[in-house]
Amino acid sequence: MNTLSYGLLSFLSRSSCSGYDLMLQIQPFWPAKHSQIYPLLAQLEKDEYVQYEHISQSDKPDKKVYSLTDKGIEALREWLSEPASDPVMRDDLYLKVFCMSLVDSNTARNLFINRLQHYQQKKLKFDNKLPQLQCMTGLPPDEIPSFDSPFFGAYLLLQKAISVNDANIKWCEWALEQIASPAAEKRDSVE
Amino acid sequence: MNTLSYGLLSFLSRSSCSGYDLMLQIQPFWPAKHSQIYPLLAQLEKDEYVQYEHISQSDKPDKKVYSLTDKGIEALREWLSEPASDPVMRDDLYLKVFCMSLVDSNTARNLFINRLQHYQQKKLKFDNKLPQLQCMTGLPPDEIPSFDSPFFGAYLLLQKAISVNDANIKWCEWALEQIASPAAEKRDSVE
DNA sequence: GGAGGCATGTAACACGTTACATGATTTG
DNA sequence: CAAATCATGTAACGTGTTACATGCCTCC
Repeated sequence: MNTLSYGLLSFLSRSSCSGYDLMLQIQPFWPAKHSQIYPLLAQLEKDEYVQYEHISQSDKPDKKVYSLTDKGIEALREWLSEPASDPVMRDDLYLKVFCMSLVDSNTARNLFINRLQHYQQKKLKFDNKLPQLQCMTGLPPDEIPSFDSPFFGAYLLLQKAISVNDANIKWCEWALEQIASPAAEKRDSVE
Repeated sequence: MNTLSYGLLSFLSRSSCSGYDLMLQIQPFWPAKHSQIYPLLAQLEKDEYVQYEHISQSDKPDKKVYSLTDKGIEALREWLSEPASDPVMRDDLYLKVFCMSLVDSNTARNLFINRLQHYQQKKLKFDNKLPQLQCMTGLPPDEIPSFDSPFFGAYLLLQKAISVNDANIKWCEWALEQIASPAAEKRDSVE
């Protein structure tokens, strides 16, 4: 039982769904391809953490809809009682920043301009998801779902994603201010 | 040439050092064990991106001090001209949050209490490193190193780490407010 | 008619961790 | 006297990505 296996059980605790569906849902939280997920689901089924029902579809390919067994729920409960492991972040921008002085400031600036765009695109996505989530809760706007709400977890994680992303946007903008472009320097001295 | 290989070259661009040293330095930015680093260094040396000098030591074991070749520097320059890849984050807390409703609020709170402690420990480390870095630059306090300074990159990354970590601390504290503990509820109703 | 989505699976490869192996020196 | 640090390396294993494989349906 590795972390991804628990992740799959975790999403199945919210609603039964297919391996394909799980793959799409888990992406933002624990990147994984279908080639990794399908064999794990088969193993989880063999070990009786999940069970599946074969669903015939006419318009789309048939699918296996997985759901948690009691053993699966118990496994999740035990997993939740252990503290979370330290998060792991891998970002090659960190590594590039360390040797940035090897290139001119325009090349260095481009690294931050590209990354800033990345964070801004993420911001757009989050800004769309927030009212969407609010709507699903059925609560009046600006009211926070409670611990019992099935949307509580998603709400917490969206808030985290937004605040960290905003910090990253500010960081990129600040970094770009620190790296004056040669063009800007020329402009400054002319003006 | 994978990302870790470029990472090793990147750190060598700052100063020549041993594989052991590289392992220690690269940890916070791209977690890697010595068992992964030593073979990569051997490959980089074979491909002439780096070269090494055997240094005999009396008090400690001998070591190989690696340094960049011209080919290595050129490889770094090309790598820097390409945009950074999307960062990858893996955090099992995200997955646990999705199935939190399976356990009582105290068990859920513990997840955030543990994680909060983790972020607070990181904050202490960062708060120590900042004046240390300031000192190394030789600049007056609160002055920001410029793009040309060898400490510019480290300064940028430390600022990012601090701001993201602070956002995470606030998030944990806010989440804990949202998850009222049963004990707190009892207290509230008694008072 | 081609592209993309739905849906499942396997095989080969790349990347990362744990364990095995050695051995001197320093610190508690 | 045990544990930690410095220092290097290999082997086995676990995890993650890319590519191979199939097939139907819908939208442009």
